[in-house]
Parts: sequence; C-alpha cells; structure tokens
Amino acid sequence: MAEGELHVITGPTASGKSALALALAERFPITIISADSRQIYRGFDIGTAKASRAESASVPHRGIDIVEPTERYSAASWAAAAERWLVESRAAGRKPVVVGGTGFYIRALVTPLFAEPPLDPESRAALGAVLAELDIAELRRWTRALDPARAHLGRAQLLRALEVALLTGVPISEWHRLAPGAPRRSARYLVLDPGATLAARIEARVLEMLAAGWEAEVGGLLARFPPAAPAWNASGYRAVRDLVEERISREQAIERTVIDTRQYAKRQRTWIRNQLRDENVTLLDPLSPDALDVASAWFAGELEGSR
RNA sequence: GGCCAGGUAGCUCAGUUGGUAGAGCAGCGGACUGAAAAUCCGCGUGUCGGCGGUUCGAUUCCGUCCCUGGCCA
Repeated sequence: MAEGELHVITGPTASGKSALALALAERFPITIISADSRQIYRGFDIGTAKASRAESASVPHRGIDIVEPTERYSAASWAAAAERWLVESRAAGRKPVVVGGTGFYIRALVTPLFAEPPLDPESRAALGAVLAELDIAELRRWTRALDPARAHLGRAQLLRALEVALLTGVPISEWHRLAPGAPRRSARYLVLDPGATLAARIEARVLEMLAAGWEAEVGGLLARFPPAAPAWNASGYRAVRDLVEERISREQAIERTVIDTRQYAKRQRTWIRNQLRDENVTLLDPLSPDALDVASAWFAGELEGSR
C-alpha cells in the first residue's frame, strides 16, 4: 500500500511495550499512537501507566488524554481519530507506531467496523433505558430472535446487537454479510511477552503505582467524577477507590488490583493468540538482551515475521 | 501437660447414615465488528493430615501419632 505497512507493537499489559517504543524512538523518528482504551481518559494517569511528561515531551504521543472520564468512547471513534494521527504523523516526517493492548481498537483501525448508518440519539437513549432493565437471560432471548448469530456473546454485545437490529432494521450479522470486513491496510505486529515473569512484573508495577501516589490521584478524581463514570473501570481503580474510602485494607487493594490486572493480561493473551493468528506477527521477549535490535530490525522491515 | 475445636482443591469452606467428594474465589481454555482494562461462555486441578485396625469396601467408624487454633494448668 502507498502509505506502507502499519507498525503495531502490542502484548499483554506490563509487557514493556511503551519502554520498547521509547527506545525505538531514539533510533527512528516515530510518533507513538497509543491504542489503549484507558489512557484516553484525562486525569487517570498513574493506574493506566501513561507516558510521563518527560517521555511525551521527547517523543510525540497521540491517543492520550483525549476524552473526559465521564465520556463513553468507542473503537470506531478511536479508529477515526487514529486515521488522522497517521496522516498528521507522516506529514511531519515521522513514522507512526501503534502501541497498545486494546486489540479491538487496533482491529478497528486495520479492518474497519461495518459502516453504521446514523442512529437517532433519542431513540437510542430510549431503547438503552428499556434494555438496561433486562437481565442477561432476557437479552439473550431477544437476541436469539433478532440476531441469533450473536446471542452467545456478553451483555455489552447483546445490547449492541439489539440496538443495531432494532434501530437500523438490519442485524449486525447481516451488516457483516453485506460488507465483510476487509483489511483497509496491511499491518505488521510485534508482540511483546515476557512469559512467566509477567505476573511478577504486574505485582511490582502495582506497588510502584501506589508508591507514585495513586491513592492521592484517586482521591482527587473521586471529588470530580461520579463513581459510574466509564473511566473508573480500569484495573485497580475501583480497588484503590475502596482503599481511599477505607472500605478495604491496603493489602486487599493490592491483591485485588494484581488479580484484576493479571486477568486482564490473560484476556489480552487470548485475544492476541487467537485473533492475530493469521497476521504478520513477530514474537519478542522484551527481556532478551537483543530485544531492541530485534525490534529495530522488525521496524526496518528486515524481519519476515512468522505467521 | 490436660481439655475442646479443627486438619478435605492453590485459598476459604461444605459434604459423605461407609460405595474414593463439590461450592465460591484463584487458576486454565475460549468468545469478541461502535462500552473492549469492558462484557460473557466453558473447565475441578484432590494420597479427604500420617500410620495401623474393623469391613467386600474407610475420606467417613475405632485406635494411635503429627500439626493448627482456643481454653485450662
């Protein structure tokens, strides 16, 4: 493709993606495009492991602090914004590198979601209010009737399936059939995974976050944003909130955060293992001594990439 | 030292009138097309503390030893 292949660095949380991207930035002029559904929120800094001020000053970053914590964002919105960042980055003579663990965002950029017709906001809100009252068994029954191919999915997906089926008159699976998702650009993936040491890295990072003032950050956020704001559901934020409000002990908060984060990392690994199965993937252990050289070779297009 | 209560999955526990056992959490696998650090689906991983005894058969009953907690000395 004219614009060249898109470079994507991904891997489970705490695998060292950002550090590697920053190191790469010392060798190549790049813009780091953060594909991270939590770093988009302003104010949620420490627990989402955002780049520091110094880091974002030395290397251009995009995708960070782009929405208010009360706002519900979407993969489609992110992908649309990312399209602009890619153009902007290239215009500035820098190669964009997508760095992040939100697989769905990356997919939406590489293989666009189906083109949704405009939905009337009022009908949407009204329907949402009705559906919110239903339990998952009920949502499943409705989805079995309206879009059976999606009835096995989770609550969030069932709500979406019903919304699309009812408001567009065409179920999502039919939209897919009409316009099968085709890659809009080719992409090469560098997948970072430190293997069995990931659990220890996660635990260490949680302790670092607390040492860096996570509790104080959460204290401030609590005063500004309602507990139901979307940004709160990032690993650890609820636990630290409970700690700040003295409902649980420090030990309990650490334990819950570590478990949450580990479970998240596991889901990311499942996604990467199965959803990127047919993609151009280069696996890299960030702890290997030549990690940066391998990453550089990958970036320069000197690696074949195993599929 | 004596008495009492316990010892069952990685953790917290339930259970078996004697037929080799099951929940929650953790863990593992999977799904994922506009909430994705979200939302869901599936899977029990075990010398039932050790050793003897009774019994066709003991995790269950008996004896003994070990360990933990509590109370009394």
